[in-house]
Amino acid sequence: MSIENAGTFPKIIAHAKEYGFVFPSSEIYDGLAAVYDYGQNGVELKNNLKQLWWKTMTQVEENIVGIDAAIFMHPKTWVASGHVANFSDPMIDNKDSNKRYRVDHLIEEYAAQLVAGGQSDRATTLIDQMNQLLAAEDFSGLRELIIGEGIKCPLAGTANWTEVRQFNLMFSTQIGAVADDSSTVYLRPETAQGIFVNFLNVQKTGRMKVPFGIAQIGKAFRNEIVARQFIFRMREFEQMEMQFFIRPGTEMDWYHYWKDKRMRWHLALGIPQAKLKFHDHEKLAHYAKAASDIEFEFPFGFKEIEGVHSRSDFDLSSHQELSKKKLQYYDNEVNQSYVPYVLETSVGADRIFLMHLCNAYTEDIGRDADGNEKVRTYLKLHPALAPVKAAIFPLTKKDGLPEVANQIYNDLKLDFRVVYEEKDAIGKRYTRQDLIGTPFCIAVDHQTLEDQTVTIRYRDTTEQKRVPIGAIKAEIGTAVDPRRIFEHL
RNA sequence: GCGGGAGUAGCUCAGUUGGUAGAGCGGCAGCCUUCCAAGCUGCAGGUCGCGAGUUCGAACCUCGUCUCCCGCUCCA
Repeated sequence: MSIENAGTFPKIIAHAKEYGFVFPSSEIYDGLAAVYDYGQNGVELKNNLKQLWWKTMTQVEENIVGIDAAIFMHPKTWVASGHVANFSDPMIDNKDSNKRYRVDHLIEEYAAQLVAGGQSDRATTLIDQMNQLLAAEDFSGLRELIIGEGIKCPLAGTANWTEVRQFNLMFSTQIGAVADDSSTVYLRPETAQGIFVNFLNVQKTGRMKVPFGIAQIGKAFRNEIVARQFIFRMREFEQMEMQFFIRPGTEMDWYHYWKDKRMRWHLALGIPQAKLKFHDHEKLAHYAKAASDIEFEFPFGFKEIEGVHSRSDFDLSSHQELSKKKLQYYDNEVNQSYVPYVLETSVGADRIFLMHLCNAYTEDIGRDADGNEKVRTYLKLHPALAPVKAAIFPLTKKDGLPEVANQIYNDLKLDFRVVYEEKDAIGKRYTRQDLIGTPFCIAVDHQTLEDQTVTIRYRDTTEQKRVPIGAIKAEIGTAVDPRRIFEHL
């Protein structure tokens, strides 16, 4: 019997820290809000996820290559991407309800009410005025507009508003040590732009033919007003993005193709179908023509782990316009030059890390010899993702068992990440491995000395099987082989 | 950012009307040689989140502050 409810999440967070997966950043100084460090086991799990994604994209897919762009980019990048205009939202607070609103959302909602009340003309005028003021960054004008229209807080029912304030979601810093001479640069709020600005470099030097993709794994930074839910929303996070460049007109085919393919990837890594779903966007971002999120059922609800977006030629055209560099592709098949359309898959490395941690965390209720209730906690991670693939134990520290176990360990460690342990009773050692998700435990006992066999104990069932020493490598190798995942894509 | 809750050993917690900190588990070392955290011995580990104030004396009272959790809010 398994325990599953919303109360699991605090346990998972505690487990993540207790067993070396995720620590609060700079904890000895009381931590830094919404920033976390990966520990000795967490980094292995995360690296396994990243390597599997990288191989899937750049090795299994024949027409996708990778890059690794810098975090700093030319400031004009963020003008072209739309982040300068769209990533800093004017906000206003109601002093009675203490609720904060995005100014544009507040006014748009009011305009919708006007339309519903038959005052469409007035609504249109209002939206026009708002857009002019937003474009001019006239914050006091926006406040006057809200007050002049008599827009009230839906909650408090009053118009007791604060000043309009700007919240910039991009982190900025200075390049150049001399203050007067320095220029402001941003820490990238998404990795995608590093791919777009390198589109021509990769296409020409790689002799890439449309359709082709560029993949990248890297850190991105967003100064979220509220960052919460453990590592689900962090200010510094890691994205795994692939931008697929395609001929205009083929975007819906590729949209469905990649939606399906990315969903299969998560399923192949052991996430149950019932815990995954698509959420198709109705309200689209400024760059998108069609967008869908893949959502996972976290203990706190279904939340986005990956986005599949049809971005049209928004990004390349925008960079082409601002940079005055022709970002086009000559397509021999149709004898014409065009700005390729883009189909994006963007997955949060930290989010799928958390997804696998949540999905793997299991508490089985059993009974001990005296009939008392006993809970066995373990992480049922996919073997390819587990931080440690196998643990090798001599049953006891005597009779030459450690020597044999060490030989096995020293041989296996050249192929897999394995650990050796001889301290404590073997049951305790099994449990320690269960808690970090090690799929196999190899026990060397007295029979090993006689017939060169060991027992393999399986994490999920705790069952044991006796196999020859020579068969261990194949057993582990098969379980962790990425081929078993790639076959399902 | 607002409201609520919580911070004492690695973890879970106790700590009396204020009198300068304890337990269990875990860890480490050893004994035992045992197949699922439960035997025995010993050891290490805490300026009680942080900073002020009151007091002869603060884990405890007052104020401030930081962090985490939950609910709102926010999330191109």
